[in-house]
Amino acid sequence: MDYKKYIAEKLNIEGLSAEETAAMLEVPPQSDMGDYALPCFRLAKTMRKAPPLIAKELAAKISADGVICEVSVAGGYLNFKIDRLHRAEDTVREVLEKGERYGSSDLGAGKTICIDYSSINIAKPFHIGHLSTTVIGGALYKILSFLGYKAVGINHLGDYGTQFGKLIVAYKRWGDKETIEKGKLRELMRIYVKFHEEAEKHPELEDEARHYFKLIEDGDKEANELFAWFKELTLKEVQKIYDRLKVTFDSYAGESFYNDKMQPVIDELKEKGLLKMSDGAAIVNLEEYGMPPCLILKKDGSSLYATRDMAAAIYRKKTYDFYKSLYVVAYQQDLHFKQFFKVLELMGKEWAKDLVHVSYGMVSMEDGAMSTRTGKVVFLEDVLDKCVEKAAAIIEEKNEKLENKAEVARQVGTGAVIFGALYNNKIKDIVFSYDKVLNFDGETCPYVQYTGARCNSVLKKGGEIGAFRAETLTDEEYALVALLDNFPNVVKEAAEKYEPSFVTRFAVDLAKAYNKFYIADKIIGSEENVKNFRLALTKAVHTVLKTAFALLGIEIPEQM
RNA sequence: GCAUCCGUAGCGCAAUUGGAUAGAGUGUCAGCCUCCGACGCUGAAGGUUGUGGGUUCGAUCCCCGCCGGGUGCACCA
Repeated sequence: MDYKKYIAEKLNIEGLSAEETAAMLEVPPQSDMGDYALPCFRLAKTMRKAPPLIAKELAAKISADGVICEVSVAGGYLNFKIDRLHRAEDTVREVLEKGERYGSSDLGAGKTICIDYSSINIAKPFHIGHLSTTVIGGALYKILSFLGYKAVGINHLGDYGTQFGKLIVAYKRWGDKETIEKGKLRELMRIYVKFHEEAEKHPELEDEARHYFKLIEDGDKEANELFAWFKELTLKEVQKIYDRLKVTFDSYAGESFYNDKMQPVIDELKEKGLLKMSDGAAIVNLEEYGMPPCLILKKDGSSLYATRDMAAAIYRKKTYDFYKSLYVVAYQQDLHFKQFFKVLELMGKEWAKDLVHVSYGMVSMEDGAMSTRTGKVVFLEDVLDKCVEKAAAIIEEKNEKLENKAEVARQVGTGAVIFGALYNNKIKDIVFSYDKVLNFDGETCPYVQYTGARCNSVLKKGGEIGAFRAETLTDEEYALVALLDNFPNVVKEAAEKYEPSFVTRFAVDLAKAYNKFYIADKIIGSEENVKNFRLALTKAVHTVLKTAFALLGIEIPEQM
């Protein structure tokens, strides 16, 4: 139940709606102060009274009922204690009733949100640099869907550019069909790297590459067949990774898709007098807004990144009529997004305000940046495999009699990789190291999974959950109740801030609280009513842990 | 140089959009399995929130300066 709203309605503060009052309520830092608090300092200005006096007057308006059991004034704070038994029963019942839908809502009903994420390049390996965008986007997709939005997942493929000319040259010189079918993206990368090495010594290779790229554009049969083959090969390979990460897409419209959709944008820019010539290139001047100019056309008349992104934004608005359109792209491109958002605004697209760059930190390696050109990359596939291997080794050591060992190792190992990318605020940089992802100690994915398995074990041993009433509550039990009650808010905030880590942190907090409870309070073997309540609580925790992790794309094994 | 982001315990991080005594983890040290799963739990130690000002009843959070670091800034995406 929404206690904030309940309190707000009771308070009925003059000049404030119940929603506004509810938004002012917060949870005190120590639980003995109360369950909710209203800081009265902000009211002091409009009410022209000292905060403690306001608190005192408001307190007089509220009398204890079956829900609020105590109201107290502490300085400028008005503290509320909720009837814990009421909250416990109410919350646990609600979770059990709603099951895996607990925390969901229809908040976004009728609204579409486009999410551009992962956006891999054709013929290039899926490396750890793609991990963040893929799992952040994937989690946002699930979180927004959970809240009733219609999410549209878009994989804006990098399927256009001279690199494909390079690849054809490389293939003709050093590649062969059989080896590539076998070695897949790694083999394509090998010949791509070789191209760059050779081009150092023989610059004429670059011209040849440009020539082949032109052939692709001109519709040359052989060049396009090769290109289509590269594309097919890539998508097939990459799909395996997406399946492992539980990430899905609704559209794969990439760069090449917008080739014929840029000219109207350029025409419109001209028409609106926004396009200026500068050093032979066509630009939109953004000096007025404190930004360098946005490049629209090169000297040779060909289009650029920003042009394509504008065409894509316009296409998406037309096709999906989005409420918001998100771009899950690393912060290196902050300026680029600011620029083309601004240009669209200048074009009079009022919906430009609904475009959001969901910026996140970059992944680097301990010895510097990654580069496909030099072949200095860590394949995501290898990371996943190594983590699964490590998980298998730990299972062998700690629980060798476990059934489905391989399946559990897959769940634990894969989860650890996703968890690692979604644990911290997304803006934080990540320095990749195998030691860190393979470290399973402390507040980690296996900790939460272990807790889930522990719940499952208790439930199995405890048998059927009979009728219960919350008659007494330990601090540990109440801490769990408060967390469970707050889960819907956590999901909402994660969606508002586009921050999946809120959900990850919540799962860890809930697991921690359950383990404390488990050690402190006996479940099976307690008096019947207490046992039933604690089993119900366990079931609720298990359910919410699974839901939270499912929103991130992580599974919780039944046993581990 | 200009713009922008970041700086919190030895380390990597959190902090309810400006709120009450800044929190967990890891590492170190000391404990807990004849009792529902020890991949668990308890305790100790660890802080001038980079720094100097300002705004405010109140600042880790907002503003200004400085220091340190990341990223971006014209025909790549």
